[in-house]
Amino acid sequence: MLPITIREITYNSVETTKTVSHCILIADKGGKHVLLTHPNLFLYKKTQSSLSTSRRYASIVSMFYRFLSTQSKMKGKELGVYHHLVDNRDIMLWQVQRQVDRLEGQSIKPNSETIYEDAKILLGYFHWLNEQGFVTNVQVGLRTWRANFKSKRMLSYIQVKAKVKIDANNIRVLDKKSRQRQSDFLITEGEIKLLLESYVDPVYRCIFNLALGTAMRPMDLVKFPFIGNRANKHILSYSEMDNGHKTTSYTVYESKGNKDRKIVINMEDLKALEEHYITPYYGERKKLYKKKYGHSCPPDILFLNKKGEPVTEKMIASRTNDAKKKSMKVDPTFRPHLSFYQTRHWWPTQHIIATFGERLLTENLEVMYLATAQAIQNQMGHEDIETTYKHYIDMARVIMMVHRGHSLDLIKAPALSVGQFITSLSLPTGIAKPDFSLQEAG
DNA sequence: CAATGTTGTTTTGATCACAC
DNA sequence: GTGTGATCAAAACAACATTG
Repeated sequence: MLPITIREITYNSVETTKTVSHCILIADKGGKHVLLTHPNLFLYKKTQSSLSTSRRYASIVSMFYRFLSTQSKMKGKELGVYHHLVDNRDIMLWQVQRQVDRLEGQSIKPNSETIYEDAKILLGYFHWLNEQGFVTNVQVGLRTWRANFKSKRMLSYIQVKAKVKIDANNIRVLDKKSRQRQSDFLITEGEIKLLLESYVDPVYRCIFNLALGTAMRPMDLVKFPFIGNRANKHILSYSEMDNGHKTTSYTVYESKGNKDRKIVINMEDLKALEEHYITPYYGERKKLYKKKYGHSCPPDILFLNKKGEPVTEKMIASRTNDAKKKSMKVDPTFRPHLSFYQTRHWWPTQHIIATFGERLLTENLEVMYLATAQAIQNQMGHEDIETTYKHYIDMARVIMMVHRGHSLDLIKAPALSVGQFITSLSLPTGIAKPDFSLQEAG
């Protein structure tokens, strides 16, 4: 198979005279590096607004080109004409091939859904080529075609193609398995405590707490400053900005989809941040940063890891994954699907509980929606929150019922920081060790 | 016309090889 | 063992379209 590498590049576009960033594909042909012209043009034109998108599209086109290179019809053909020779059938074959590979590997992924989604993106590429006047044999009008992997005929076809022995699992079963997850219910206090204990580096513990308290996404958290600028000039370390107010506002810039929004932060959460991260670690880590990068750490970077490297989204995700595995070892009831992003459900749910208390169980949905939708929308940065909102209401109701005896604690929760809130509850399951407290962080 | 589904885009998460 | 970057996968989100 033809090796293709993906590179991210940043340069000044001649067309717009602006700086653009996107991915490009480079093939390795017998030691020579060959740029894939058409895919790269596509990536330049269509994916310069977000690197994440660029990475995703690049990896799909790359996968497809690698698949093509194994097909007999492309034998001896130049890379530059691949797009010209491809037709809809090749895209179908690619989808089938991925399914075959999956069976062969006895793997649960990629599932049919992903295969289908990826094929749609690929069609987007060919659609663009057609639009630009590059000749291809792909008719995008047929873009709703989807391999019916559940039909008997298709299934037996795929099973014959997968040469390795197949056990009783057919695709239908595999598909089901991949969707098997334990309930997506809100992370419990016990799970939070255990997870926080499992992080090796305390910086992640603090980021997690801040996430619970603010519903910020990882991409926003890593940009949280030591000293803010623009609308966030007032953000300083807690002791410098302590003015008796319970909350402060913070503007999140360039969040998902390049949107800004203004959120509320509880001062107690900032206090916890100072106590558990800034005072004990920040100074020392700043020095490491300076040593490493040759210049001092700018005030808009707050979160640094043990080595003085700025924390990124990826690091948060993989550290949390490690912490989760560790937690599952300690307590087998710790649910495997929990991830850092779960913190985002915490805020709206607690907000609803705090606002309505016992009334949650009697009041009708519309009334509650009107009363809290705006606040949740602002904090979470959603345009249309209705569907999600109902989910949160349900979640809040269940929690309310489970915690009936604790309803008073819950109602006074908004006055508490996340740390105080968690420690104020007695744990239903006894998951966490009783003497653990967030005050010990570090 | 609201509920539900589709499509396109943008994000987070998992895994694995590798360095220390 | 821990941490990391590269790569692949999945989920989330938003705008729009369809259905009942």
